[in-house]
Amino acid sequence: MAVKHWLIKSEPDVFSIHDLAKAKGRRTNWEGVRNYQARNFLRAMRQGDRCLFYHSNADPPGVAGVVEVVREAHPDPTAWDAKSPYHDPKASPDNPVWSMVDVQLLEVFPREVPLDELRQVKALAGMELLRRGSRLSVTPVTPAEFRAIVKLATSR
DNA sequence: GCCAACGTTGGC
DNA sequence: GCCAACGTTGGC
Repeated sequence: MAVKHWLIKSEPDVFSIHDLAKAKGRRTNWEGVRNYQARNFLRAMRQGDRCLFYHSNADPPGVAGVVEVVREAHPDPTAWDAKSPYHDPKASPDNPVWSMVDVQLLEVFPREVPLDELRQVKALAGMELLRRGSRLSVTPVTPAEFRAIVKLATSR
C-alpha cells in the first residue's frame, strides 16, 4: 500500500513543531482531535504515512514541517480525563469515542511556508486547507500537493 | 477582538 | 427529522 499524505493542524501556542523537536524520541501522541470527520481521517492513517505539520492560529499561519505516522489509531485517554481540556463526558475507557495516532518528526522546514503563499500556488488550488471556511484539523493531501509544498519550503 | 463558517445540541 | 441556538475554529 502506497504511503498516503495528510495535513494536521496544531496551534503553536499549544504545541509547535519545535516542541515536537524537543520531545522524547521526537514523537508525540496526536491527542485532542474532537471532530468526527477528522477522527475518521486519523483512523485511516497507516504507519509510514507522511503528514504536513501546520501551525494554525499563528502569525503567520503556515506549514512548518513533516512528521511520520509511527503508530496507527488507538484510544485517546484525554477524552475521559476530567482535568484535560479535551475532556468529553461521552467517552470512557470502555467507550473511548476518540482516537489518536503517534507521530514522529521527520523534518523541520528550513522556512515555514505561510498560508498566503500557499494560496498563490496553482497546484494547490484544490487543497482542503484553502477552502473557504475549512476548519478540519486533519485532512488528506494529494501526493502532488505534498510535493509542491515541500518544494516551496526548500526553495527560495 | 471580530466574525464567518461550520459542527453540535436539544426542543419540538 | 427539522432547525434555532449555541459553541468552536481560525484567519484577519
